[in-house]
Amino acid sequence: MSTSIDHLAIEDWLHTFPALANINDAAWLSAQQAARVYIFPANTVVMRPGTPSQGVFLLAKGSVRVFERAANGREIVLYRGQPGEICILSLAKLFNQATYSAEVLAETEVHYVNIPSCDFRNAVANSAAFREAIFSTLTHRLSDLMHLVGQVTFQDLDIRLACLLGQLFGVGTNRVLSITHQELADELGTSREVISRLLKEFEHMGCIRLHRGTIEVLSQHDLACLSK
Amino acid sequence: MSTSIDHLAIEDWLHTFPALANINDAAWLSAQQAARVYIFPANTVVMRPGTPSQGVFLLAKGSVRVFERAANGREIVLYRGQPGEICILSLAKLFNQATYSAEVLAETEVHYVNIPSCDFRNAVANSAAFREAIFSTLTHRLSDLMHLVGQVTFQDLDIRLACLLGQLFGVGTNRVLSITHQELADELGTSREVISRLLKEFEHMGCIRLHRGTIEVLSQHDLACLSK
DNA sequence: ATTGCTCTGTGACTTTAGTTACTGACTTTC
DNA sequence: GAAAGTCAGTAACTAAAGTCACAGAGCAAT
Repeated sequence: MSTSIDHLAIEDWLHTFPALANINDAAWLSAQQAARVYIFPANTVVMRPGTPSQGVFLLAKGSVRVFERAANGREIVLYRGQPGEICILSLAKLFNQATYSAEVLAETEVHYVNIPSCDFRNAVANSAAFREAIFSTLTHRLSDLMHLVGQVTFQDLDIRLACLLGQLFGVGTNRVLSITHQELADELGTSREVISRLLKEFEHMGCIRLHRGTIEVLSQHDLACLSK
Repeated sequence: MSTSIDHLAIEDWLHTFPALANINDAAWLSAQQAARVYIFPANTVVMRPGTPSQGVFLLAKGSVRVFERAANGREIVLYRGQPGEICILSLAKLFNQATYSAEVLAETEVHYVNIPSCDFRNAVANSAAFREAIFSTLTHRLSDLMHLVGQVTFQDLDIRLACLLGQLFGVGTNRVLSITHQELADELGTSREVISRLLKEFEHMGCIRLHRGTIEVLSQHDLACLSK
């Protein structure tokens, strides 16, 4: 397990968690002492069903991908964790002996702050802002997941792919997206060949142009139409 | 909307929520005054994406089915709400303006206790037990949903159906299950014909025997083998 | 330039699931 | 007991997705 631990750095991770910065009670300050920053290099497994861990993890830096993996190696992304969020899987572990089945992978270098369970409980009890933040993340994930179930069950792959491309092009306002077909497949829970086929169709329709390792939008508009 | 409101009855709904019974602060007692019990007859819609509602709903009695519905009418069950649980959709509404896409249907007559938002926040702040209960429900739903995404994406329908039957037979130790093919289809997000076909296969294999409106297990064991 | 690796393209085929279009059996209601 | 409604069975077909088995293109290192 490639988990490098940084004993010193309590550094400035508080910045990412505005809710925590304002708490002044003694318990929370001592929690800061107890907190440790764990650093994971890009592309390492942060957590998987068997991982023994205590406490709650706060994501201070980087981005993680949370996904389900099938026996045959296929994957589907459940959601992505962003800086300032708690790891809801560590919460699940804390509040019920829940055996989740997902894996967490660091997509970039990732800094996780680990708060011991008791200190976490204390913070939740004493900081309204912290509580709100936690509930907000939890409920957000919840509605996202419910929606995802609907999509996976009822929506054809071409539509789901078009939506995904729409999103990906949306964020950066880039015209060129750096991603492989395999990565798209792992996002949607299908296989590379299927994605290649669908992308080819989109290319023939004039929405995109395919290159090695990248996809170029030609008609943002046509892609959006597809998504419906 | 068939929502009958019961103004009087604060009755004994507290029984279902042990966490709440022990709170003695004034704010919570006044919340009890503010709380109202809503009664929904069996088979009525409790909540759907557009439903305007405030506060948090606690399920005191009965059982609800939460599901996604596709444009063509097909449905898939996300989870079932049981007495003693909060409605996580009302939480989602409270903590982010989240636009969930699920519907909630009363499967039996249902008693919902509505707690105004501020009183709910107060209870979460002041009762550790209540907090634990809420987090437990939330995280439980979360890991269930993650698992569901995996199942829907990667597991063939025959396996999913066998699992479902296994569960349903498991609960009551009944040898006979009272359910229609359509209901099974709505549970798994597929169509009636497909379920009929698969059940027929199971029957030929000697696992079950089919009757009108019921299914009888012949070999619990064979069914379990299928599930793997 | 040769070798090897990663990524994409594609045809052919299989499997799974969804749809259509009925039939008939069983129930409930009048 | 006739009519209407619900539930199940089933064949034939379509469509969507997954799998297999390659070929070849682009890129990087030696």
